[in-house]
Amino acid sequence: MADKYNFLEIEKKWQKKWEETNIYKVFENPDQKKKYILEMFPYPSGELHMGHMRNYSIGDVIARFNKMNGYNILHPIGYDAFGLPAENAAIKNNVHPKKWTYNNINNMRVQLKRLGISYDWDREIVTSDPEYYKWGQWLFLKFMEHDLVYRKEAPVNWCPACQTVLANEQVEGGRCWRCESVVESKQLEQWYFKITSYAEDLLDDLKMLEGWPDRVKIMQQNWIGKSEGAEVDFKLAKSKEKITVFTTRPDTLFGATFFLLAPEHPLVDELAAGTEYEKNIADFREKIKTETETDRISSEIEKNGCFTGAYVINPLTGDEIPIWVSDYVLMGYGTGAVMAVPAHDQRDFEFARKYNIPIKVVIQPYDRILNPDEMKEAYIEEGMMTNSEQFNGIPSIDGIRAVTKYLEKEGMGKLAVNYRLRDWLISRQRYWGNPIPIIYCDNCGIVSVPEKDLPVILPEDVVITQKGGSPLAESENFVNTVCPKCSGSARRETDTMDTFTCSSWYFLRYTSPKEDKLPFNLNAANYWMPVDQYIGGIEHAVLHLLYARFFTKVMHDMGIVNAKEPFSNLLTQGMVIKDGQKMSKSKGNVVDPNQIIADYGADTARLFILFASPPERDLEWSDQGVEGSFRFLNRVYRIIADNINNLEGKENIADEEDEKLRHLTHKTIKKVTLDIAERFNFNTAISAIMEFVNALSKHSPLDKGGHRGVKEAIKNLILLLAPFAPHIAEELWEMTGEKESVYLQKWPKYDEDLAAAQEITLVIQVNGKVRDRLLVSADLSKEEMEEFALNSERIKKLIEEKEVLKVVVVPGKLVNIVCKV
RNA sequence: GCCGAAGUGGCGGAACUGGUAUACGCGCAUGACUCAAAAUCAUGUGUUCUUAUGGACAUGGGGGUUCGAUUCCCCCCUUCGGCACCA
Repeated sequence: MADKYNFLEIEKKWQKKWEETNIYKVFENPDQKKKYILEMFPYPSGELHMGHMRNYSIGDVIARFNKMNGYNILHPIGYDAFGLPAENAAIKNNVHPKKWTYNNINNMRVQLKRLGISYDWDREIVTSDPEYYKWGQWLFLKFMEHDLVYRKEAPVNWCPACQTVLANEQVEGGRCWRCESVVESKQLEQWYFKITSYAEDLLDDLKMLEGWPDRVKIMQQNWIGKSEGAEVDFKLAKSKEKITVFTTRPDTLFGATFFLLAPEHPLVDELAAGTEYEKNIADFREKIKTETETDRISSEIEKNGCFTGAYVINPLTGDEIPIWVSDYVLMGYGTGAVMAVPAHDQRDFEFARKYNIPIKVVIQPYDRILNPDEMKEAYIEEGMMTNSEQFNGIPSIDGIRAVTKYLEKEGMGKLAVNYRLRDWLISRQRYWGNPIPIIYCDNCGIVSVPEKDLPVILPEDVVITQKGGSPLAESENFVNTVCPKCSGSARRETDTMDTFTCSSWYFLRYTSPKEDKLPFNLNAANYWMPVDQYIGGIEHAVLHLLYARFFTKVMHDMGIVNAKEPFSNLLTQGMVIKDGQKMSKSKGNVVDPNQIIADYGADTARLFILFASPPERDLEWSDQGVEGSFRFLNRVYRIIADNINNLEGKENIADEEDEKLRHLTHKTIKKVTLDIAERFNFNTAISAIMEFVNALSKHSPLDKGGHRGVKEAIKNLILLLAPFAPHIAEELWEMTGEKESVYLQKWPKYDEDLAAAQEITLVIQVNGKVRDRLLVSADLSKEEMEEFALNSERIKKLIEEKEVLKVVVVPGKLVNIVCKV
């Protein structure tokens, strides 16, 4: 026979067969229990990379395993097709973004099919198809009806390279998530989704997500950043107006010796007007405006400020305290105004020291006395309230509630909650995205595009340049329109939506991708949702995964989806690395999946990826490891091909050797089943199959023929291998005389009695150190085990001079003899 | 600074609720087959002492609990990830 199994021919043959027989096509079936297995869909960059391959290999094992276990499986694929790279490619290579994108999709589809993943290809979706993005626009309008969309002018994150604004989640450490340019601040009027209305739900429902890694939940929790405290009103000294602040420490209110406003705060100019500080303030604000986010971060330690000349009254002490403007107060959080308590807040402390503002201690620790003049840093711990009139002597932790209550009674404040989460800025000044369905009319103002006019088609006659501004604004045909209300001439919105809006509901579209009355068919969605297993990279912990949860909650409240959460279980796969580093073109350590598939076949590539490391961990690529996986598949092929005639044992021998074989078979089924189902430890599942194959080729009575357990061993070996290496499994299954696809078979059941070991290695320890091992029957009683241990020649010799204090017996495992030393 | 994850042979990694540390794979060594090579098969492979039998030491470091700790507790070190003036 040939040296190597013919993976090229086999994989082509089965991929063709799967396609012809539509084997992966799926329908809703209310009588069957379902599972929705989903991998994060790819951006069609044109080339499949190892991260994709790992993602889809993991998903396919889970999908196939569950299919064989009797579930109706939805396992779809599509493309997250809008996005900036298409425009960059357009500029660089002078191709239209649409052409570039769809070419890439065609390319990737071919590559994906070569992997042999069990996708229902009829459900493929492309987010840049009008049939899809129409419903994104529809959802935008529905969000608007539900008061979840608004337009406002505010300082926003601007990426100078991408020439567009970014949402907060899309800025990582002051840099653009996509191109890593330093993000600038700009004052612009933009569209927002009111994700903050859902802050509490998004936080609270994390509790429901038991199947999510804690890591991701904690990241989301931190991102939402809930803090509880109070809102306190401060009256201006010279007018009746008041400014409200948010604080988590109302117990320190008596210690507020100054007051701060964010530089962008609308009251700043007004307060300083006419005072000698007017010019200073104006200069200061101008300076801040030109500073980028990173400038502000880099000057982190040094806090700068400027006195406004105005005062507010501390509501509890009645003191007039000065209002300053400082760069460490953020307009976007709370009210943009802060009461400053230098004795008990480190930032306020530093600021007070720098500008010689009085420090007043109002919380004293229990073990020492603080003296404001000697303090080196703020005291932020708990303590006892002092200098606080009627609250003196109250522990600070109770003071929070007591002061808040008092403020409420006096009408000067109330309990309040604040979130770090900001509203989601969804406008993008880019071409290749979903047009925002809005029209501006001089008479009627902002007008929604009526539902019947959807979709607003993304025009193709647009020239992409790098000069900035929304490219759509250049298209006269697009921009000029008539107002749906008054029929007067009007202009279209020329910004497109953040592409993360497209990926926030695609999992719903898969449930009925051809639906044309609604974004998805409600029955289909309610049958399939939620996604039972979602698989993807950790990098989306607070991007996509937060947005998708938000969309699902909104749609739930709109009454079109039952699910409150989109993904019940989440598996975050690790990166594929080489030579200890992330694969990247610039480092030149990229391994091309296509090349691996061409050289060894998809089965080998998949097997290696799944075997080399558990899914959550990073995977170190190894060319030699791939060879090893290839060798293994060849061994399997050979061992089965060589024994194909011995499957039907005429003599049906049931001797001791046969018993051993059956034990091995059932033990392996058990191990593989549990490793896949309970732990996603595909690496150990595969190693169990390898051990099984090693044992088969070594000790088994395979080649003699006639044994009862041979057929059972071979058939089960193929079934166990099927989720990992489906092509070779199909081929071998057919070779054993089967007519029906291995994909449609039942996952093997194991017999507990057969899987249990008949014999065990009894470990004998003396004072916790292994001194002997005996092969004994597995069902020995504790007494018998102890007897065996004490009668071992070697043990006898070791303990003869010593006094035995105690004998510990662990049934089925070991005996530990404790001696006096 | 705060939060989180992880440190096991030459390498990727096993060890389920405390019970044989290093399964499986890679690499390496030796042998078989071969004119030779590749492929394949067999055997060995933590470190160290010892002729061998056997012993000692090993899961980042140091303590502790326990008959027994990679696993539980405390302290420290290193690496990686997230957040970073959020009042």
